[in-house]
Amino acid sequence: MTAKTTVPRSTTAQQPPAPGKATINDIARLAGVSKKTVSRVINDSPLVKPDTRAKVHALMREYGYAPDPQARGLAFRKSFLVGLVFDNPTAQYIVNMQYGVLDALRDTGYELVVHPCDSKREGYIDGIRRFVLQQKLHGVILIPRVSEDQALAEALREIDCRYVRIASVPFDEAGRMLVTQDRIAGAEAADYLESLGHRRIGLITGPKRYRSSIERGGGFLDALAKRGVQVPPENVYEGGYTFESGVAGAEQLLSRPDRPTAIFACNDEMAAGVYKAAQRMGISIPVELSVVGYDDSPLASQLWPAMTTVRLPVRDVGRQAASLLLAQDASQVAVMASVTPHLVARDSCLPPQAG
Amino acid sequence: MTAKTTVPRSTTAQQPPAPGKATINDIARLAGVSKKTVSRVINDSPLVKPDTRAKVHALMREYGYAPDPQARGLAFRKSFLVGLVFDNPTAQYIVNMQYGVLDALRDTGYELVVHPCDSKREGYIDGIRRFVLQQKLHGVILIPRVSEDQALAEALREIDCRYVRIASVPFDEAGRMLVTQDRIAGAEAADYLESLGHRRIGLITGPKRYRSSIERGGGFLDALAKRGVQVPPENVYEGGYTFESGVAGAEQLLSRPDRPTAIFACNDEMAAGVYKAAQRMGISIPVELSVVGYDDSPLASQLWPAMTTVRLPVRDVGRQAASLLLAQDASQVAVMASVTPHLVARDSCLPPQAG
DNA sequence: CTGAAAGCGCTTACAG
DNA sequence: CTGAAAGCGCTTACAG
Repeated sequence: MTAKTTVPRSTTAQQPPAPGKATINDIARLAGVSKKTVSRVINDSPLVKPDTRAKVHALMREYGYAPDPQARGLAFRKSFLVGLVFDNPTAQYIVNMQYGVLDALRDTGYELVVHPCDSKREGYIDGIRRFVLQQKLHGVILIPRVSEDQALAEALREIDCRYVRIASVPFDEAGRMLVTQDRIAGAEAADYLESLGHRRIGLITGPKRYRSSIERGGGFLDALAKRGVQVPPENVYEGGYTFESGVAGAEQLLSRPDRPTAIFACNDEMAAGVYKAAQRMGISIPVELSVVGYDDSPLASQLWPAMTTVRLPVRDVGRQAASLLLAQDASQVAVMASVTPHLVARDSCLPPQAG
Repeated sequence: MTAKTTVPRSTTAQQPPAPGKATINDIARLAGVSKKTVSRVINDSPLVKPDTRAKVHALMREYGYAPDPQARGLAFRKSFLVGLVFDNPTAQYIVNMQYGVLDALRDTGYELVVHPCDSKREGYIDGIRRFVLQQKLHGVILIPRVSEDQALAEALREIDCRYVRIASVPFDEAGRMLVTQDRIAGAEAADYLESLGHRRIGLITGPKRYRSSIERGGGFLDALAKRGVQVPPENVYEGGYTFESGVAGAEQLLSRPDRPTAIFACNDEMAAGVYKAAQRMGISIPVELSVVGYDDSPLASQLWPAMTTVRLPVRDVGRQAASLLLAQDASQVAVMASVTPHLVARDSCLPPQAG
């Protein structure tokens, strides 16, 4: 028996809704229209008289009303969640991608759900399918390497799930693809080293099963060939995109009598391995050896000398991918979206020493 | 007029539900029980006869039924989403944390929604409040530095939002806190360097507004003092947790005539800066200078020589934080959960040179 | 341009 | 231990 007055749960004398707690019914009642009309305003239907729309909008703002995504989702039979599916890229890549996607999702009512997976595991596609189906995802964004898996894309199409694939080759139709021009970037690295005067050049690629590796390395070799520089097979080492494989590759390339005066590693981790091997062998970077990496990871600028590398604006990529995904209902995209990475010249390259 | 037969939408002759498309009604009908009973099975109510439960479970498995989180959420007035709120830690930290949280969420029906924010921006708490309220989040996990903000925690309590704070000091009650013992780890670094024989020791801290910085640096200095080693103020440099501030700090510490024989930097980025400064100044690590970092970032093992650093098992932390969050309804946690980081000795420390 | 009815797939509150 | 009714906050399908 306290003095506290309790408000009856269901009263017909309508109270103003608590801030952030208003429902479509509150707004409808306050506006003197049906909830269907409010629904029309929410969904930007043209079938609303401007006056009515304005009044409803004002009320929505006043009460801080935002439609409940769960209720909306239930009625729409889809959620307002976008999934980010990735296998195992670098932390920096994942995080930048997330920031970019969130940039595009901000104030759209969509949220980002993260879903790492292991594409080497049997049945990983089933896991993704369950995730999509159960959460009734609006769509998913696929990052390399899962983006390169045609079976996964097919499975998603089968269950009618929107998706955008980020990959270095147009594996899919426009509107569902965001191409990163790794081949062009590889060529840029080649042009840079050749124009510095390097002729004996080494290449440390990633694993062949990564399309990015093929594009980066292939673009590099092709561009060199175009400039008349041949890279003999013994100057090409297939690494595993890991630091250790970079060390191993560099040790092999640099222990040959006619050792290269420049090395292009297809990611920064391996390039860092080149640094380590060079230091161990007493080979000075950049005087005796030029090094170019790929990714512009934080590492690149924190090594000494700061590393020349290739930068993909990952956050932009994420932003564009999310925009593509949200636009899929509205428009039939005709042109293939693409982003080209560029060389960031720092201190790890110099013309080769005379002699 | 094609030959294609269309199935009437609402037929009374019930069809078996498509895989992954069954609803509670399908399961109820097939089991010959009410949907309320199926609901009880879903929610592990004890008020179900074992036989009934078994039959329902069998059917759920057979049809790959999983309750719709949106419908459940709408009825429960809360979603099955957990938010991860962070300001600006390193990419590796964020990603490991996400992996850990997802480990704990796997097969629970909960999903992870990421929410970066800028704690320096006016009204950032409002943004988080809106996020929580609109998505009706099950709860949020707060990472340093947002986890250190009492106003944010208060705002969350006000709107009745579950949360777990990860921080280096018990800012909150048990069950809502996961303490990382940065102070103890700082002491471990001190003990290690002192036991190697170092007496002139430098310290590069993070910004004072980070509690982690205070704990790491404070723990380090206290432990040294306990062993009789005083660190004069001119051997302490306040950095900004950035590479550049590490370079600047090391340049200052190392240009003094009685320069330190060892430096502890409160994160790896700054420690990498120490490497760079040392190389520039021609001071050899570890022979002339020992370096200890903090974080065990990928960088640490990819520098040369490989860096001795302090490792917090971030993935475990994420896992534990998520478990705490999910357990908040069930149990009143009595003991404060905590995790202690440990020193990872590599190649960047040696006893000081004679003389 | 607007609205009343039914429904999305679950749960709560109540009754038995 | 089980179920029929009403409701969560939205939308679709239909009618006007």
